[in-house]
Amino acid sequence: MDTTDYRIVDMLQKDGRATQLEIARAINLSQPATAERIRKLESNGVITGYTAQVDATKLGKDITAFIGVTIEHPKYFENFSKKVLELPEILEAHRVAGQDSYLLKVKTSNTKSLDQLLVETLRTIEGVTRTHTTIVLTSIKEETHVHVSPEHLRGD
Amino acid sequence: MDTTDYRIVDMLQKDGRATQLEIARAINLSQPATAERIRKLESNGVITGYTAQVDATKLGKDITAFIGVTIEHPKYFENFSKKVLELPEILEAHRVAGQDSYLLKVKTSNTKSLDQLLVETLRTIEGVTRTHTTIVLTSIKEETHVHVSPEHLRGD
DNA sequence: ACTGAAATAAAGGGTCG
DNA sequence: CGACCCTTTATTTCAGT
Repeated sequence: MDTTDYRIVDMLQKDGRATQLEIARAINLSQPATAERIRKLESNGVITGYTAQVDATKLGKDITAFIGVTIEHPKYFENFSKKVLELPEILEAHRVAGQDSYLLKVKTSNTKSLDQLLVETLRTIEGVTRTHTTIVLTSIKEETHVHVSPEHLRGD
Repeated sequence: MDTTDYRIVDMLQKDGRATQLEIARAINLSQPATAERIRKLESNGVITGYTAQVDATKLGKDITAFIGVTIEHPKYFENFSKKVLELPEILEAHRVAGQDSYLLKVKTSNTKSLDQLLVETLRTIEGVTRTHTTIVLTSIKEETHVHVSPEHLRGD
């Protein structure tokens, strides 16, 4: 991971379909050298994949919410994780420090489907004693672009 | 937005670098017809961009945290939004219903840089009276793939 | 559906620690 | 010797008629 690698990662986060030639020109390298670096970043697990960003509301997902989940005992954690991985409406699930055991980020079609997720699914998972839901009113910013520090981009 | 469009969106979310030909074959369409549909999905704002997914820890971002921010009066909201957009460590910022005014998702290099963001930056923004930080211990799941309902994928 | 242009992948060779 | 980069070429993919 040198400066050149950081610049490639930065560019590919901004445009996941940037061509090798475009990137090559920006970093003063040949196209094959660039292709080889991208290949290594992928196999090293620095770049884990590529995805299209979509407007969730245009796909009928009008509700975004964060759900804090309290689980009464750590012995239920593993089973909870397994269940959560199977639920496509749950985009993120984090084990957190503090009062709640888990914090989930979900996108659902409407308040009804959110309610169903809460009472018919989450609350029925073994060990779950409490859920605390925070509804998103508007999103100011919602990106995944991991910031690359300026010192990593300096020089060439 | 018909079934074919939903299938294209689904595929491009799974692989943002899928070629037009790959997609065309999967949905039984010609490559030019597929290209035209993708172009429309982009111009309609259904697909808003493409991005490489990266492993944040491999870029030196070891801390993920959620920060609830309380702002004493709505008149400070606009200025707060503006400031938040300028801070690259803040990946998400949502106006939420409930006790807090905003919920932020941040990724920082370490606890020190998180502390700096909290006390030197966020707490100094006009109107901010309280921040409540939840540190992520491990992430079970962290994706952006908006789920496309099975009824939208049915048929062909 | 076909074609020219563009992008990617592959092969061969050179330089520097 | 290994890591890195270069140019050239073959194949695949894309864009426009």
